[in-house]
Amino acid sequence: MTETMQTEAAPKAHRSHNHRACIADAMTRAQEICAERGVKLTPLREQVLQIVWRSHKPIGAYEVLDELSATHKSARPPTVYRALDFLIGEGLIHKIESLNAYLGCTDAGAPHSGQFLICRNCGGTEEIVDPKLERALDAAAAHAGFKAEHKTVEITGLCARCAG
Amino acid sequence: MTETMQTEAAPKAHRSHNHRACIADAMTRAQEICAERGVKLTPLREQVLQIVWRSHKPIGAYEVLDELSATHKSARPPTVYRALDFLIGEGLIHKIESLNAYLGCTDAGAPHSGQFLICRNCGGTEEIVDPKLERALDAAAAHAGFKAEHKTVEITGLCARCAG
DNA sequence: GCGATTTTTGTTATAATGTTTCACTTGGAC
DNA sequence: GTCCAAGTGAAACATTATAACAAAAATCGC
Repeated sequence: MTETMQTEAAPKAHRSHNHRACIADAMTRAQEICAERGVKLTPLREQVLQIVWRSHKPIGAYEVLDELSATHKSARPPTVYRALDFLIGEGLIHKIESLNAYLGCTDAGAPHSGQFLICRNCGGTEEIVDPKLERALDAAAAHAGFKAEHKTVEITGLCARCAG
Repeated sequence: MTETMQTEAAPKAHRSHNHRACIADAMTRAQEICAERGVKLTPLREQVLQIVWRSHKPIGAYEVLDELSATHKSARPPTVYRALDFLIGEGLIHKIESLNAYLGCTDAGAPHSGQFLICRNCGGTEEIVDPKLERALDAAAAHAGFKAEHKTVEITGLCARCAG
């Protein structure tokens, strides 16, 4: 087989890409980042990261657990949450707060709060990096004398494909 | 008594205000809005709205339930969630996604997605209205051909009081 | 008023998401 | 080797949210 099937609707692929290569790149990048930082991307954490990336759209912790259980009988909720927490801490995945779900970070390495466009129809979620938006967020916080630490930006609606 | 005590840390009161008057205003405003729209702010919904406002910081659904139960023996989770859903639908409260909690809307009447500054130390949460930020959000979505319907903006960090 | 209809609320049960706690293992630092 | 810290195993539990159906109450056409 040349390409695994998606369990649900096909990924959005705004910029069409090879899904498998996309995952492989993310995994390699994650290994590099962790090596540089001297933190351990253990087999368990790596497997969780891969499950998140395979989904290619926000995936719930218990869904991760289901997949992990297939090869890892001892997996329990804390197993998954610990791995997710580690990956979030290293900026390798993001939590989508409005979905209680997790998504591979497309810009790992530079720690940042992500900005997301979430399609309510197909579930496709795109991480965007918009410096103007970033500045507007910082300015808004600064204006209130607020010291920003984490910025949650999640725009829900219809993606170009689903709206068109 | 002239002023009820807070159960936890005192509210932030960036712009110091009379807490009681603040609630009363919100309640009156809510009644006006619902009357104009021909929707029913039933006693139950009104009581839930008041509980949310009394908290004056994001309050969880089950905390609302606890307070509601004091005067409303038959209250159950669905009782609270239905009322919260109604209030959100009418733009009278917001859900803070990153806290799974609810907060009275300071700009009720004009349906909008709120923007929030959430202090991780005192829990105080301020709703801000920043047109420049709003425009940046719209522009970011438009740039991706995305039809935005709801925008979640939650900035976590330290408020001026707690940082200073 | 009166019956039909819709909306709201009551009630029970359950699903989905996330945490606490303690024990065990493993891999280096010394 | 021993100690220590980080990681994982395992059981129980806490929190947040929804489903499904019944009863009551408000609304509407007449």
